[in-house]
Amino acid sequence: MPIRRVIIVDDHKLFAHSLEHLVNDFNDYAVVDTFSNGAELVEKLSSGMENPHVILLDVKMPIMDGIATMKWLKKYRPFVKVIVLSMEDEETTVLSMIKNGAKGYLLKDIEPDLLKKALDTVVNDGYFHTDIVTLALMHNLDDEPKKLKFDLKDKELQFIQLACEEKTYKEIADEMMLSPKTIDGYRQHLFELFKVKNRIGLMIFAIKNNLIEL
Amino acid sequence: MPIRRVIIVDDHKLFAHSLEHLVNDFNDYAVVDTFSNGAELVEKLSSGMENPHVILLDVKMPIMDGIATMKWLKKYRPFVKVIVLSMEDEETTVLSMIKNGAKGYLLKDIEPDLLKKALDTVVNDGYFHTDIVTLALMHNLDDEPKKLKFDLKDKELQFIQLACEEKTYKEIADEMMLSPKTIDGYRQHLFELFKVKNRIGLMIFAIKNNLIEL
DNA sequence: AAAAAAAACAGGAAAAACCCTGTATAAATT
DNA sequence: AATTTATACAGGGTTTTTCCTGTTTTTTTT
Repeated sequence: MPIRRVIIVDDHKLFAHSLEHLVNDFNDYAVVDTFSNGAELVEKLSSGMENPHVILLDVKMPIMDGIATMKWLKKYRPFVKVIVLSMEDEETTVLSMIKNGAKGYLLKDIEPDLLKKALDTVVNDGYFHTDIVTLALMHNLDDEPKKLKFDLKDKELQFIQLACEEKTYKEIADEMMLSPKTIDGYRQHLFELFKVKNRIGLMIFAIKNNLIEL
Repeated sequence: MPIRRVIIVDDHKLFAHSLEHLVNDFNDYAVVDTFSNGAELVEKLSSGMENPHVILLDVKMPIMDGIATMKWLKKYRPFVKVIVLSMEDEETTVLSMIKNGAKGYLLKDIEPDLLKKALDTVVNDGYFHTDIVTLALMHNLDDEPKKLKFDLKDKELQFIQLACEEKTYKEIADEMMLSPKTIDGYRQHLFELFKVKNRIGLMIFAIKNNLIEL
C-alpha cells in the first residue's frame, strides 16, 4: 500500500504538531502539511497543491471554520476524505459536518489506536462512524409531533392535513362531509391560533410542528 | 448478571427454532417464547405475560408484520429492547424500524458471534448499530436538491422560495422588483411545468425536490 | 442586421381564499 | 333546568389567486 498523504487543519498549534508526530508514526501515513485554518488549506489546494488522501479537520477555527471548510471541500474536492477531530460533540455540528460529506467524526480525547483505526477504515471502506455520529443521526430522525401548546381536535388536525394537500376548501369540505362554511370556520380559527396569514403559513406551521407527513 | 429473557418473533419456524437453540447456548440469555407473527406476541404481552428483556423481531411476517409490531411495542412496551433480524436491507424498512425504536438491525446471514455481541451491547448500552443502519440514516439525511428534469433559472427558483413563504404575490413582486404581472407569468409557467394546480401544490413539489429550506 | 427566443408586462375575468359578523343546534357544565 | 360552550353553518363582502390571451422589450441566435 502506498503511503497515504494526510493534511492536518487545526488552529491549536500544539495539538496540531503533536498529532503530526503521531500520524507520522503510523505505518502508511505521512503528514504532508498542517494549516491553522480552513482558508490556508483552501488557498494551497486551489493553487495547485497535490490533493491529500485524508484531511484531519478541526471545527472551531478562526477566519474559516470547519463547517465552511467542509462545504468548500464538498464542492471542490469531494473525493478527499475528511475526518473531523473536534472538542465539541454538539449534535447540530456533527450533523452539519456529516451532511457536508465528512467521513468520520472523532472527539479529540480518543486513544491514538482509535485514530489509526479510523484512518484505516476511512481509506478502505470510505467512512468511519462512531457512536457520536450514529446518535446524532438518530436524533435527527425524530419525527414525533412536537408537543404543541394547543391541543387540536381530530377534525382540526384532519383539516390541516387536507389543507396541506393540493385541494380547494370546497374539496376538503366534501371529503370531510361538512359545509364549506364550516370549513371556513376551521380555517379562520386555526389562522388565529397559529398566527398565520394564509394557507401557506398554515402549511409552514404544520411542517415545522410535524403535524403532517409529506 | 441475571439471565436475560428473550422472545423470538419469526414466521419462518425452522429459523426461529434454530435461533432459539443458538440463543439458549449463549450465557446469560434464555428464550422464553417464540411466536410466528406480531399478533401472537401482542396478544400474549397484553394478557399479562411477563415482559422479556429483548425481542428478536423479523420484518416480513403474515397477519401483523414487523413494522406494525414495532409500532405497537413503541407505544405499549417502549422499554423492551428490540433487535430486528431481517433478510431485507431496504433502507425505508430499516429507517422505519429505527424510527419506531428498534435498538438494532441485523441481517439474518450474520455470524452467531455478532448476534451475541449485539445482544450484549443492546442490554448494556441500549443500542447496537451496524453499518446497515448508519448508512440508511446517512442517506436519509441527504438534502441535496434532487436532480430535476427541468433546469430552473435563478429568478424562477427565487420565486419558488418566496412563494413558499407567507407572502402575497404582490409582496413577492416588490421583493423581486418585478411587476405583479410578471410574477403571475412565473407562477403560471411553473404550475404547468410541475403539473400543479395551486400554490400549495407548488410548495409540495418544492419540498419533495428539496428546492426550499424550511 | 434580421429573425427567433426569452423575459417582462397587461387587461380582464372567474374562482378561490380570506374576513367579519351572526345564528341554530347539540353537548357539556353548573 | 338553565347556562355556558362547542360545533356546524350562513350572508355577504374584500382580497388574492388563478387563468387566458395578448403586447412590448430585451437578449440571443443566425
